[in-house]
Amino acid sequence: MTKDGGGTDLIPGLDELPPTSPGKAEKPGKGGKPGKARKKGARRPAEALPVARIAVDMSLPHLDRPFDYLVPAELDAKTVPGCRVRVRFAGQLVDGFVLERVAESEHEGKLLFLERVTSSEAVLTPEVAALIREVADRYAGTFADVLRLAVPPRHARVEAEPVVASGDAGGEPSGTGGSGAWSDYPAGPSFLSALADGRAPRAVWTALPGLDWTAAVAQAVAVTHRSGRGALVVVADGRDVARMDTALKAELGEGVHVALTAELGPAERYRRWLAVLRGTARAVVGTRAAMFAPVADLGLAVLWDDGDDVHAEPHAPYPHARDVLALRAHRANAGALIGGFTRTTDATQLVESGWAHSLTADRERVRTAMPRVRYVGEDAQLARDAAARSARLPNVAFEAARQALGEGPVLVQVPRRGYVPAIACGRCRTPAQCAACQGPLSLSSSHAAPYCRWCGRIAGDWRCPECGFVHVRAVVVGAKRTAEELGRAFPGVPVRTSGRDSILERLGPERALVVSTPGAEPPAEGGYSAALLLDGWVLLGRPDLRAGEETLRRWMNAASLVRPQGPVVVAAEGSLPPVQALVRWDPVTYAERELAERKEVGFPPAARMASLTATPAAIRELLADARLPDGAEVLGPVPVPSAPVPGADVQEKERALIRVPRAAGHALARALKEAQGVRSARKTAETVRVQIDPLELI
DNA sequence: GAGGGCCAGGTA
DNA sequence: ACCTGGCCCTCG
Repeated sequence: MTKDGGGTDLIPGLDELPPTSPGKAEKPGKGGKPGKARKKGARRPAEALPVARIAVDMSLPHLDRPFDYLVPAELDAKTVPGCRVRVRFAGQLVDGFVLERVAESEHEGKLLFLERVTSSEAVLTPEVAALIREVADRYAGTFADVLRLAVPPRHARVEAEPVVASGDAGGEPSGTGGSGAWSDYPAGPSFLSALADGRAPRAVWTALPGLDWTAAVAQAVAVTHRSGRGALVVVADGRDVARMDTALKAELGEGVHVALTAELGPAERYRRWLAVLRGTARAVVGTRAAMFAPVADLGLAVLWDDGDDVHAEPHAPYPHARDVLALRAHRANAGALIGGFTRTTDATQLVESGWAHSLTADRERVRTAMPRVRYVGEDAQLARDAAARSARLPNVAFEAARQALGEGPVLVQVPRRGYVPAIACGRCRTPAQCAACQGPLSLSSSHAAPYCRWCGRIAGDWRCPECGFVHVRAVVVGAKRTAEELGRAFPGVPVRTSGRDSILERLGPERALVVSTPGAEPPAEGGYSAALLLDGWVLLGRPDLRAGEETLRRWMNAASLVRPQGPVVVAAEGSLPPVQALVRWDPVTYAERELAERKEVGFPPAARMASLTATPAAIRELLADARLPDGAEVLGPVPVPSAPVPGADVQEKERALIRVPRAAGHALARALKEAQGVRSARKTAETVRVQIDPLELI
């Protein structure tokens, strides 16, 4: 139902765009001004469809609409929809993309000829163009900004290469073709058969721990492929791409799919991207940027570990892969699979709204696959062993590791350091929150009273809601447990480390101690014999709305690498909901409760939020210009803890938050985009960074 | 963002 | 009569 009918509907919402200036007086195009004699002699337009609608590469909000140009007869054949062109715009040569060719323009004035066709490769497909427009609108951004994320820069030499018959003419797929990995989930087989029948099932999938999720995803892709449709898999990092790539090779054989990652370099990346565009590759696995890959006839979009913050694009307008893939699946009438070992509140929102089904295993099946989790509070007995004591290992953890080391590798997860300073109750470590808006409290100096990072309210009379204590403590991560410290506690055991800079890829089954920061855990052959999740309170104490679900996600991702029934020890208070969820291995109930709480206090994803970052004056101006939807609530602005950028302007920035009910999200984005347009039309206006549903609400 | 028109006010 | 700066609008 969402197939584009072509024609003028190509870009939905286009006609709804409001005039760019408030006091507009629609002046009909004047034929006056005798056009300067064109030096290019007598150019004449193409006979058929002489007008090209161009998406000009200009990211100014008030110019965010197509512009019509005449196609000169000599460029008629080269000017195909989706191709790159150069046009003269406001006197200068700029890049653009042909959205479509039409018979006549609605523009009253005179049209310029387009200057030249950069390449006839139709790199902007109608599906992706429509997706870009939708994403831009959703995030109060411009078509040009999203387009830059979606279409890679041209690499002329690669484009000219003869099309290789991709791959080695197909190694035989070794995949089973049965429901295999999906039979563990009651709804699994029907999900697969829906894909096989060419339908568009949408599921939020909580994967069983200890199993190979890549095999399951590959199977879903293979089934989709056999239904004659393409598939797109987005994962968090290059390691997951490599694993997924291997699994897809096993299911599909060679030459059916490609892997897209940033590390490939421009040439190879463009080569593979072209293979997708040209339909040589029917399936794609990649990191975030692959979410826009022009997969032909999309039948399935997959996002793995949707809670990982790398899925949020760091470039304007900051779209999130979950949103983009959901929009995309919806538009293309394709299936969607949002999976992970845990469950985000955002995915839960998709289930509760009825957009997706929940795809989980039965409790009995979960019990056989999950590890045995124990918790130790911070006041737990430290190990009697002196070395373990110096590493501040609780005795329970020390003993569990000592025993498990006899059977294989043991994983030790330690938090990364360098989190934003925040404060928590000095006794029970409950994060200190603002009484007015539930935002996180912070200290600007050691003497000042705590203030709210969201609404700026001074909390001079803070009192812990949990235990009544009146003193706060700084929650600073000093806990860099070094491998040496642990090495001393376990003499004779090889200690390996895996972290951001040096990630360990894989691990054999032999005994070893693996110290890893969250997200860098290497899978061990046959699974870890145990895992220790240290300093849980540091993760839980982060001044972040998502601290709970994020901590649970990191724990579960690590604990999933442990053999079934293997011991896991988590260093955190057992009364805390995320700890309970881990012990019971029930991320779904946790996420449902969390979402219910967010509804009560009006936070994402139950509400929509926008953040405005700029100087106080610019924020004030934007807010004055914006016609915010009913029910919009402005929090702040408050000073932003500025990361000092050397050489940059030292202008103090502030941030305001706007929250609206979910239903008003679109109206909010629109109002902000419009206000940005008003500002950008006035030259002097300093820019305001607008972010819809920012991940970080600190 | 760049270029241009328009107006006000100052300068020669 | 002419120049300058600020303001605002268009840009196909």
